[in-house]
Amino acid sequence: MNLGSKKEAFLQTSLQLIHEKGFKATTMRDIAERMNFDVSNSYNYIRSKQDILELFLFRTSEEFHHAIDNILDSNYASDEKLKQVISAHIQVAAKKPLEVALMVNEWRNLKEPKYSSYVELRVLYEKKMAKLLREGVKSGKFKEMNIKIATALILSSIRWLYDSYTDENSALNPVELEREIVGLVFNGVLLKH
Amino acid sequence: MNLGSKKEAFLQTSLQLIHEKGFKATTMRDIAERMNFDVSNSYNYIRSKQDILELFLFRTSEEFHHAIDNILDSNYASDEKLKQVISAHIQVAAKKPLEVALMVNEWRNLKEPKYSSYVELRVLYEKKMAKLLREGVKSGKFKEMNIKIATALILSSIRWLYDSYTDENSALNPVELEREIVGLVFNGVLLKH
DNA sequence: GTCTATATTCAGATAGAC
DNA sequence: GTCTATCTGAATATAGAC
Repeated sequence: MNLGSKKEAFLQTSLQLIHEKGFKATTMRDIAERMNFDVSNSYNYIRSKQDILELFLFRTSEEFHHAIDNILDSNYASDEKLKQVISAHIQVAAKKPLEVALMVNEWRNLKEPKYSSYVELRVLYEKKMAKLLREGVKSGKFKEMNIKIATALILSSIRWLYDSYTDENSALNPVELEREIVGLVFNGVLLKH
Repeated sequence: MNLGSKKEAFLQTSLQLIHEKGFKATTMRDIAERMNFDVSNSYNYIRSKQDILELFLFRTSEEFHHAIDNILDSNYASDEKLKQVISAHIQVAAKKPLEVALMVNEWRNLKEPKYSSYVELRVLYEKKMAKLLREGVKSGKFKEMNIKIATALILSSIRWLYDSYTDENSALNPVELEREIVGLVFNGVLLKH
């Protein structure tokens, strides 16, 4: 067993505990206890509790940005791009539900200056989504709408997705999930006659 | 000045501070400082820090339940009912943005047994929304859809609304907000040809 | 209702031996 | 890399005088 894998185990244990109890409520002692060693050992792997939060948050944010950047750069039409973004969210949420939960629930616990740079990343992501929607309206794929409201609504619509994958028992089928969400975002709930 | 109004001032100050810093990060000293008195005085108005959270959370939850109950009991068609629920959310968010923000961001900080009873209220609210949607599908107003997914998506869609009213400068017009959100939830983003 | 003082508990983090 | 011991600071809450 090398140092890297034990560090990884420490981080995963931290992530799991933070998900269960919340970042502030999770103590270094809690994590150490679940690792079966003393608190002081935790500092072999990290310099501070904040490190844990920063590591996962920025790493996972990068993943989302990478995905949306590739989609925006593609030659797909806007409706297909939006579908791809939704699909990417489902994939990340399915693969890394705890990391995504952390992004939704704990980013406010970052301290300056990391807090500000993380907020910038969030704002930037919103701008990328807004750009996608604006292009879709311009190209006639999407209807005229208030872009600010639509952006907030759509991002909010897909933000809860991790929830389905943190409980083992309630995991929704990713294929059905994508079909249903795309159906609702694209066409809404009304039955067309 | 009677005791009631000072208590109310204390609670409002608490609410504002909790919104700014988060519940866990807000100390009794922070609140007292903003009230211009010593920490110990805070306990003239509440028995514990938890009291503050419980008070606002259950009071505001009750407000949402009251609204949706009246709507479900009405004789409107399902699509009109959904519109009314969205409208109610916008109204509460506009009137009590800090309380709604608390509901979204801080309910996990409740302690047992209040935590469990609050979770029950949340689950119950989801069930009421699911019922509304199921009725709409049955009556032919809404299309066939996975009710679980649609419920989560719609509730998530309207959960961010407080955000527009906590910043003074970015407040969206409630009428436009309602029209846009109903438009998106009912018909989606696609332009119909 | 306000203060000073304090009890109590707990958390993050470090020092230094093995 | 693990432990024991400890520092340091901070937070909730209470006691008791004015």
